[in-house]
Amino acid sequence: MRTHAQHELTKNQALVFGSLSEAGGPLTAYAILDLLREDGFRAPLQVYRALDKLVEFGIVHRLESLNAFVACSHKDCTGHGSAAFAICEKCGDVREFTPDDAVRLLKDWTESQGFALARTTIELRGTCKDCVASG
Amino acid sequence: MRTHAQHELTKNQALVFGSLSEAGGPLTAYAILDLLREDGFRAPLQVYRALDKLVEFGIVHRLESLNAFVACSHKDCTGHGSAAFAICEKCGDVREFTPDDAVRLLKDWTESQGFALARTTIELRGTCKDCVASG
DNA sequence: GCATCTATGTTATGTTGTAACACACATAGC
DNA sequence: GCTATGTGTGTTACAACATAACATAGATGC
Ligand SMILES: [Zn+2]
Ligand SMILES: [Zn+2]
Ligand SMILES: [Zn+2]
Ligand SMILES: [Zn+2]
Repeated sequence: MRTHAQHELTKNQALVFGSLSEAGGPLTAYAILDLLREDGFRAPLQVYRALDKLVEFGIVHRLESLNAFVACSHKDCTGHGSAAFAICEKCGDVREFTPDDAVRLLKDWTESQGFALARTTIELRGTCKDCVASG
Repeated sequence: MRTHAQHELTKNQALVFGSLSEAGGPLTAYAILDLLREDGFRAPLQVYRALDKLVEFGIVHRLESLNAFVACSHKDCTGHGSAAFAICEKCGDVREFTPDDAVRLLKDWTESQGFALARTTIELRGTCKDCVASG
């Protein structure tokens, strides 16, 4: 079974996390299900339940604007603060980064309003360097 | 027919925009459909096609993390730059704001990567002032 | 043993979003 | 007038995303 620095993953969690890690990019829950049919997966809930936990652990991120999931780009990630994603609309490439300064400003605004910030979704759409260059 | 400073809305667009404006908060496409059945709407596409245009005009925003849509909070909005949303998980209240400074920092990062930023999704989850106060 | 908690398996269903095709209407060019 | 073109609309069917409800299995603690 695949292990993790902070969390001992269950069998299904390890299979789902392995699929996402190997893919190296975002996958929908149903794409993961298809990849894992040979491992005995039969129903979407098997994927969603594992994803829920992996997202809770912080080692998988959900991309709201794609209805997809991606393994954290940090090696041996044990969970971290607010992440952001630059998503290329030409090639589908996704780059994760951690815009602490921008998040600080957003949090300043929420605090000025008495809003207790729990988590952020920051997804940037556009065209990546390679796709800009090629056309 | 409802008019708009920049766009003369079609009948369906006006009906959908009217529903969102009157609601004063986010609605899903199917919730809008139900509201407009008495006006003759029968199928989701009638809503989605109108929403596509309204979002394109910039007078309706899509909330990716809710799969919902909300009328721009600006009076007589004619479209504007990157918006952000603070979404209360207790009461569902949504507050729109325009975090130009944070967006500037995000854009700086994308430019440093050669990424051509087209648009942003910034959605903050947490608890609003009223809900914090009430427990 | 027994209660309890978590993980899992399975069926069915609910929710969100599109494809494909047809028709109505306006406008521009001939 | 009458075509061509573009856009808005109506309708059926379907695809894609996500969860409810119930059953089973294994581990832990008493
Ligand atoms: Zn990460
Ligand atoms: Zn690209
Ligand atoms: Zn707005
Ligand atoms: Zn609230």
